[in-house]
Amino acid sequence: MASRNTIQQRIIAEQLECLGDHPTADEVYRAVTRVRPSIGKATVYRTLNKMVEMGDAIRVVAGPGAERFDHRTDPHCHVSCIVCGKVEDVCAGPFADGVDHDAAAAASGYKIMGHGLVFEGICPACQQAR
Amino acid sequence: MASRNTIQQRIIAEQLECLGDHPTADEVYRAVTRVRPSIGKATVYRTLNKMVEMGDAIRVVAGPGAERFDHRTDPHCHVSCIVCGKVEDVCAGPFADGVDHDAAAAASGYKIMGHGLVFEGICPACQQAR
DNA sequence: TTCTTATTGATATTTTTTCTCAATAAGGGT
DNA sequence: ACCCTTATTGAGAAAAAATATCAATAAGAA
Repeated sequence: MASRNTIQQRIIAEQLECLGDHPTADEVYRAVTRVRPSIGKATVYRTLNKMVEMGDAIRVVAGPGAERFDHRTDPHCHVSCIVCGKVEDVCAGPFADGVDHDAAAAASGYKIMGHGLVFEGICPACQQAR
Repeated sequence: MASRNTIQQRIIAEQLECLGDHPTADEVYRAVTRVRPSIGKATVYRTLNKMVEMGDAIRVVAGPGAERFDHRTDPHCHVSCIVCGKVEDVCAGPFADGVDHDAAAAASGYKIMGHGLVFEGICPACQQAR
């Protein structure tokens, strides 16, 4: 019996997906709590980590602060606002070109499994607030 | 009197540079402590953050765990070992091509100031350990 | 249904980072 | 060289983020 399907895991996956933006574990926890208040914080952290391990979610390392999670697992990159901290998707496109795993492997000796590309900038809303 | 040159700041900058690999704030703190034990942890965190703000260091967001700092401020990218967590430089090269700030700006509406590119993989040492 | 054990929830604990505030000292003015 | 102002520091408290512990629960095979 390798793993079990639990309601908790389903709710956490659902909330991660329907939050859509790139929530922190705590934000997922609060959303999950509204659906089923009995779910504990540890379960949320555990489940999110397991999802990343299983390839059902990715960890978005973008900007300082708490870690973020993304239900989208297809290759795409992110923009992070250096003012308000918001993280958004940038539709995969011309950005992915030139990111050459083979070249990186040759240069580093690493076995390259993937990469993360995060643009940093100022979001439209924060540009206005100037 | 906008800012002051203090011995603490100099020692912290020196240690960040001579550690070379991409240390966490705590690793810098421990190195700094060996040079001058009286320096407090808060000073190290404060100074590292200020250095990033001033453009004298960058924050390397790579993999989970504590934040890392890099004394190199020229554009270059990183490889992070998903097994041991080590972070290394990858000499800038063919990787930076195709990372198109204008295209990202057009797609997102953000004013793009920079980007971070982190490869994830398994380092030579961890490959052997299999 | 029963049994095994993966998973959970509550809480404690660890880890990482920031905050507070009196004491110190950098550097400009005299 | 000596004040004076105030940026910066150090020590410890506190906040924030993530993980560990462990008895109780419940998935799913038998």
